[in-house]
Amino acid sequence: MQISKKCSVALHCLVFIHEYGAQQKVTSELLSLSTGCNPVTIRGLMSALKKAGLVTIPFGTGGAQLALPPEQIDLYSVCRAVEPDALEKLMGVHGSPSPLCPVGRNIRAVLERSYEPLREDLKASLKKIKLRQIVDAYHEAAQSER
Amino acid sequence: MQISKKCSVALHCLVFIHEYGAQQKVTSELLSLSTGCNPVTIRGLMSALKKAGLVTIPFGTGGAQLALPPEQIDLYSVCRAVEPDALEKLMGVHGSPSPLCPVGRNIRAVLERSYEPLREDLKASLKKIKLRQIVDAYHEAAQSER
DNA sequence: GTAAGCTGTAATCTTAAATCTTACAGGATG
DNA sequence: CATCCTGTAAGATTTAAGATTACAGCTTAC
Repeated sequence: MQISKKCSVALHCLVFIHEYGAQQKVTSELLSLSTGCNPVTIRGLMSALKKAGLVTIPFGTGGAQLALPPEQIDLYSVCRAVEPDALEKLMGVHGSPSPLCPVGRNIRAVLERSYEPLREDLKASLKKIKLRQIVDAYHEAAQSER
Repeated sequence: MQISKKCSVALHCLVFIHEYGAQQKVTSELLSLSTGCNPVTIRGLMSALKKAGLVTIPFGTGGAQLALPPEQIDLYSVCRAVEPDALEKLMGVHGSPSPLCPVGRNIRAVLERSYEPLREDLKASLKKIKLRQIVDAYHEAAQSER
């Protein structure tokens, strides 16, 4: 379980782009060096963010930019972009309960229904957190580094 | 990503115990048949629930019972019992960002801090859901089965 | 008092999921 | 037209989760 590291890597990339996108061409190669992930993995993530309208990436020439100001990018958009079914998979349900048992026959539907509020609440929590806050927290951390 | 299936299997067991615990001796063997999981896996889960004070299991003789009424058992207790660090792992952070990059050096701490509200919110959501509701939902589902 | 039926737990094997790697087609730029 | 990108697919690799096997310890029934 876990909303995978993809989301964290994507945020890393977005912060990086916010910080350096104006000064230099941010390529998948560069992001791979900063994140420690494979360039192909990065390209996959960035491609997803592009499709979701969060970044712009000129095809052919490269160099990613934020498509929206950081106060308009929230964690929910990022998660959904890079991992569309993260919320659905939040609480896993075991796959092979016995159809011979009354509990086994019904447990899946019962649990799915019971978990629904969790998904809704988490979705709301994710929407509340903006890239702005993360960038600000980064500035603070980078500041106190000296 | 994902709060694992353990939690779902544990809930399955708790519902089963609630329904049948009074009538028959609920053993790991029986629960394994209903859930489709291995008896050893079940014993591990039940042992964790026992340590958390959610069920009682006479050692030697067997036969699990709920230690609390279903309105006093919430999802948070169950999750924490069977998977103590589920909340910590909710949002994974990538492990090897470059220490040579300012973003890479700070991203871990920044993200951990930014994710904190998510964990708190989810914890609150989990606490709101009681075994009572799940048992009720089960009764409803089992009813309409006929 | 001993045989049968449980639990608790460790060690190993298996299986499934995530990630990396390699490879290549296609657009843009100088 | 050579170079530097992105976008994807296919296969290999790594890692985490579960299953399996095995066995010691407690309890009750006979």
